[in-house]
Amino acid sequence: MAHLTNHDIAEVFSAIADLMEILDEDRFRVQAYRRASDAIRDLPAPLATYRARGELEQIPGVGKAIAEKIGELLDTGELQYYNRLQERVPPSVRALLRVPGVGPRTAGRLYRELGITSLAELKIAAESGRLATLKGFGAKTIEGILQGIRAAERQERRVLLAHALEIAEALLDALRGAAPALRQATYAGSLRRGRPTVGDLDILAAADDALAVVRAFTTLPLVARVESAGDEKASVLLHNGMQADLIAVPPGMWGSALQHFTGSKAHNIRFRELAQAQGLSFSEHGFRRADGTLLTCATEEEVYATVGLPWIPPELREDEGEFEAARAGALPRLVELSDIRADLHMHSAWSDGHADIRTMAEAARARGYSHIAITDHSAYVGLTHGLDAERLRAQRQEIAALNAAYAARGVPFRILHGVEVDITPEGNLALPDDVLAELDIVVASAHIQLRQSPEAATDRLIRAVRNPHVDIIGHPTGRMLGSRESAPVDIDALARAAVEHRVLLEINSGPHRLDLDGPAVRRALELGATITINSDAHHPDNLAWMRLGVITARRGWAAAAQVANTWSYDVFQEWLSRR
DNA sequence: GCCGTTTTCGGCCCGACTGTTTTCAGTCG
Repeated sequence: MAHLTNHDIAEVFSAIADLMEILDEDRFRVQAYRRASDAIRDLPAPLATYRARGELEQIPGVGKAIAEKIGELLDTGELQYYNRLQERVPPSVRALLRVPGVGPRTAGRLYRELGITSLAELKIAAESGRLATLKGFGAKTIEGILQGIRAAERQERRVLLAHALEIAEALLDALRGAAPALRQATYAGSLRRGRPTVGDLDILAAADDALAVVRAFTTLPLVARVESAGDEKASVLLHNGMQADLIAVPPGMWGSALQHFTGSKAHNIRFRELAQAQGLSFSEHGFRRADGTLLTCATEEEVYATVGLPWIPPELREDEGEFEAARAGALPRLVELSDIRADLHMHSAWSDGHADIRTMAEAARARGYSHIAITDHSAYVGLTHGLDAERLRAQRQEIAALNAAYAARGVPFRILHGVEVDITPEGNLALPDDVLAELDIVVASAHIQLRQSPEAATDRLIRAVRNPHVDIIGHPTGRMLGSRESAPVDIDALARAAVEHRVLLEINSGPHRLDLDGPAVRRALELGATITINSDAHHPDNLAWMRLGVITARRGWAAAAQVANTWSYDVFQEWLSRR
């Protein structure tokens, strides 16, 4: 029996929530399954590990009943409770929920009253007039459903964080140009929380005349279709296929609206419960007191202060311990892009990069860095232009000359000579130790045969950690967003080995990688590991990817001191020399 | 089904927008 991944198990609980909702079961039980599903999806380690340690019920949202169900799924690959639900509603009915405008009540009626179990059947029913026989289904509803089916069939894809940031910033620029009354505007939602992929864009605007901003938004040239528009909210489809939602509020409500619109849903529910405990009802408009009066907040700081908490950075707002930390005064001072002084993983034209070393170095200097490491690929199967011992020595001379020129001009900038050496499937390195010993810094990464068992994938990296010349493990899990799952690396074991051997774990900032991810970073830091955030740039422009890595580190609760490339050159040199 | 700075039982976030309605349910975020 193939073992179930966290993702598989999260899917089961998500399906249970959908089916229960279609069956009109208790909405709080539905919410409980949904919350557990989300929590499981974000875990840094396999559920089997949590169970082995007896820690399943410490996962927020997982209690006795769901812990037992996780155990059953891990042991048998099945869940009797889920099987029984499927006898009452075919799981394919869930597909109807993907149609915008069709929720659980509608899906349930479509199934019970017309026997519809798929998008194709729904389309036929809508076109044939059969849908119109249902009470409450007028012409507009049916047209909406037909449009919704087309949207669902366009297999809505999540967009990479980097791409979403670009689109959001373009949208904000356009809105600023079109709405002169606009006082303030920003993106919110999962984009502001820095999730690695983003489903839709949430835009918040402040203006005295909110309606004028809504009108300007819905008539932007970027907008292909208006889904809905009211006095203060609008939802549109952009020409590029992304959905964008706008909330426009008076400037005095900016804080509450931004908090509301940033989410996450779980964070907001928890926050509103805290407000309730103090007799306050919180919404995007502010705090409603028991006597009906409204307390508005122009800043998020005021929003959190009202319930006695410090401001919580958006990247932490997942209801995964941030409230407890905030109450205890234990929120970390998160690393910021301006803390970054170095980039320790990048390529030049010596291997597969697109620029020479000097160009990369000058681009790094322009970003204000004090040092970089040039880490071209080692020669290894499947990699073109990888460097062998001889070419590495030639490269060393070029770097020495560049450093000498900087020193002669009194420029406080250094280039470290490194390599990105391949880790073979067995955990050996693709260059001999005596060659690695000549380098200033060694990044070790796995590139091929990433589909291994959890034991093999973990052992492979730990063997590399134990090599005394290895300083950094590059993109540890090898994931490629949208195309390749993370290798099943045991983060705890890797982090413990990294701590013991004083090896840095990388957050690779490549838009498709963001590897390690936030939850893994958080776990590694808890175990005492130190990380490094690197661009893996192959072009000077790619150095800007650092921003994405910093966001990912923040999602992992990283403080600047825990990130080795925030250290000065001297401190880092000292660290290297003590290894 | 989960959970506890009032609770181990009795709660569980909140409001805008839409369509088809004469007063509101469903959906969405």
